[in-house]
This record gives sequence, structure tokens and C-alpha cells, in this order.
Amino acid sequence: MTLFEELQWRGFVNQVTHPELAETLEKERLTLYCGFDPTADSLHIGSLLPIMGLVHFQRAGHRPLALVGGGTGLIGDPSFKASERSLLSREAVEQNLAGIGAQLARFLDFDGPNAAQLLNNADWLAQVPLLDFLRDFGKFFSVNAMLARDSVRQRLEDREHGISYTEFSYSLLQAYDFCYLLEGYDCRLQIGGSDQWGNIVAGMDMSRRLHNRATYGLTFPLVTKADGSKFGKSEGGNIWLDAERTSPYRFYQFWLNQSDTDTPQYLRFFTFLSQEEILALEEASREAPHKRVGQRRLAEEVTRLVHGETALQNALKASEAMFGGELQGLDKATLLDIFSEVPSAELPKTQLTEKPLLLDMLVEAGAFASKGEGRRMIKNGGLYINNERIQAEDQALEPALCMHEDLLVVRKGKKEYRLLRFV
RNA sequence: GGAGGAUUGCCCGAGUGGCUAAAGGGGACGGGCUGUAAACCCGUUGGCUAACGCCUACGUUGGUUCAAAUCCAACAUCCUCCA
Repeated sequence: MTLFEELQWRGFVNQVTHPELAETLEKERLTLYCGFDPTADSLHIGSLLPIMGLVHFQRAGHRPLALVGGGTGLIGDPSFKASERSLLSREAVEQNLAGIGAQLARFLDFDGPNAAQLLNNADWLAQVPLLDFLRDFGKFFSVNAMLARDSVRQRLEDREHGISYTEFSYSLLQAYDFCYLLEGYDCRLQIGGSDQWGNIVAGMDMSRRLHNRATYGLTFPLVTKADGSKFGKSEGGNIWLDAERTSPYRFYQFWLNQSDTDTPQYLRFFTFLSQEEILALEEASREAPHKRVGQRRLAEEVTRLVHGETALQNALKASEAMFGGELQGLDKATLLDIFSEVPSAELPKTQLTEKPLLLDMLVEAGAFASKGEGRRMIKNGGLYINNERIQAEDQALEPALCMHEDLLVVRKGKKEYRLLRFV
């Protein structure tokens, strides 16, 4: 299977500027780039698809450039956005760059004949004098073409928000990047999310006018969910690639909880499993859906890829303990280890002897927002201590409830755990 | 500048003097069924209280009234039409 066929099979190809790119990819070793916005100090799984894309290209022998938008990040991409972006400070962008760079470095191979490179467009964009830019570059840029683009049109039509000159110029900067990378790195292909189509085409236009050279563009589809909700969000908000923001356990659980309908596509998108393996998993899922082999494998693969083997094993162990229901047999160290993934709080040991209401104590420990909420939870049968359902609202807190004298595993509903420790 | 209309809980939206902590829907949360999925069914969805109840809430601030989301006044924000 050729690279392009593989990408198509996996569903990575949304739009391509030239159908002959498929052939070119077989005949030549290309340099390609994909940009990442430094809007936070960590990437989230929304960026995972482009990252996977870059890696596929690298595995096929092409040279990937991961571009962090230190320059463009100061401006803000208006594509398909409803309102004007608030500008990030230079310091924030700097900080975000460092975090994102480190994450990208985990996916790409920076050695060998087609070693990846990490670039920051601030390195060249910051150098360009405004007048030169307008004379040498802006002159070739058609405002008419830009106005016609879908990505900016909704902002033009929206009299409420409008679009500032600054954001309007974003497209030029990204086009400049492409030209710059073409010249300096012989980078002839830009890939990105479907919202980047306009920006990519703008860059291709410029490189043709400026350098009379043909370039390619390819966009990925939007990752969707069968039920129409937004991919990548869960109860706790975004799913981040940074273990500090989203623990490996939560990360693993996120993938494990994907629906049957979405899982086959996600296996294609977010794992490097071969076509045969993926088809086999699908087959197995159809035959015994309750075993959820697809979700399990998906969660395993992606967690290993993003957080590494050790973190995966811990996530597996924790998942098993929390959903297997068997807490009793575990020794204290294992217990603490497993629940290190989960929010925890320490409370004074004197509480145990004073025997307050369990409910009051949990509110105080932050497990419930209010007493009313806690009472409701108990009434509905959603509160468990050490995996045993609490039936009585007036249950008192006593030493007998604890595991290993001072540990309380609080569970709200099916999945939300919290560890309390009396010291 | 003038004339109308709007503003309700997380969101949408009903409500035009007491029976309104506010219909209905969505979302969220919990339970059931299952497979930590989907669909479906049931329940919860301002705070305090075991409960009677009390307090806080319908853009903001005042007022009328025994009683206001509901009436009046001013202000704010948005929308439409006219100049």
C-alpha cells in the first residue's frame, strides 16, 4: 500500500490540492510541514490527528517539519472563528512554545536521513520589516481572493464582531511561512486541519507568484463523534496531552469510553496498527461487542504513544482496580499508588474520633458542592465508600469505614473517584 | 435624533399581580438495563434544614401593593423600523 493509499484508507485525506501528489509521494522524498498554534502550554487531542499525519509521512521516508507558531500565535488565526481572538502576551506564547515543542518531540524522529525538525516561525517573522513585507510580499496578495474565502467570510458578514486588520493579515503570515520554508528547506507540502485549507492555498499561491514553484497542500477531516457532540471534550473539559493536565489514567479512560460507532475510525486515526489488525479488531468487536476489544486496544495504543509504557501500565492497573470492584484485597501501598491518579485530600485524624456525619465531612473535603447535592446523591444511590453503596443520609464517619485505618475511597456515580486520607 | 420590541435558572423558552424556586425542552448529574458503549426507562437539577419553614433568585436601581418575574419610573445592553 502506498503512503497515499494508506492515508486514504485511514481517512486522513479531506482535501488535496493536486491528485498527482499521490504519485509524487512515491517518487520523491518530500519535505512537508504542519503548524501548531501555541494557544496553551500543552497540545490537546485536537492536535493529535495532524501529529499522526506528520508521523505517517515520516515513516514513509518524507521529512517532517513541525512548526510552532510563535509569530503567528501573537496574531491569532481568524479561520472559522466567531469572534476576534484575544491576543496572547509574548511571554505566554514563549512559555507555550516550550511546552508544545517538547510534546511534539515525543512523536517525531529527530535522527536519521529524514530527521524531523522543530521550527518556530517567530524566528523569521519577527525579522521582517513591515515596509519590505508590504512591498515585496503584500503586493502579490489578492485581497479579493481572501475575501472570497469561507474561513473569513462569516466574520465579514457578521457586523457584530467584524474582523480586525490584524487578524485579517494572519493568512499572509502563514503564506509567508510556506514561502520561507519552501526557499529555506525545500518544503513543498503543507498539511493541516480542514480549517487550514484557505491558509494553505494562500501560501501555495504566493510561492507560485513569488518563486514560480508548485507546492502541494493536504487537509485532514474534522474528527467527529457519532452522537454529534464535540470530540475531545469530556466532563473535565479538554483532554490534554500533558500528564499534568490530564492524567494518563483519565487519558486512558477517555479512549476506553469511546462509543462502538466511533472506535473503528479512531483506531485508524490514532494508532499505527496495520490494516489487518484494525479490521480484525472490528470483526472481533462485532462478534463480541461487550468485550470492547476495539476500545481497549485503542486506549492502550494511544496512551502508550502519548504517555509511554509505564504510565500505560499504571493506568491499566488503576482501571482494573476501580472497575473491578475489588478493593478489599489490596495492600495500602498499591491502593495509594492506584489512587494517585485521582483527586485526593487529607483530613485531620481527629475527625474519625469525633464521628461527624459522613455527608458533612464530604462537603468539607470538597467532594460535594453543597450538602443538598450530597444528600441527593445518596438518595439516588450514587455514593459509594470503598465501593460499597451508602444508603443512609445520616451515616456517620467512623473508623470502621476506613481501609487500612485511615483511607477512604469515595466514589460518586460509576466513575468518579476521590481519595481521602486521615493524618 | 425619533418610534417600537427584547432582557427569565447552565442554555433555549413559557409565564402579564398571589396557587411561581418559576411550565416545557436541551444539557448535566444519579439510578436501572447492559459492556465503564449507544439507545431506552426512572429520578435529580438555587442554598440552609430531619422536616414545618427560612433565605437568595426572572438585566440594574428605586417605587406602587397586604402581595411583583408579572404594574410604574429611571438606567444599562441588544434588536427592528424611521431620520
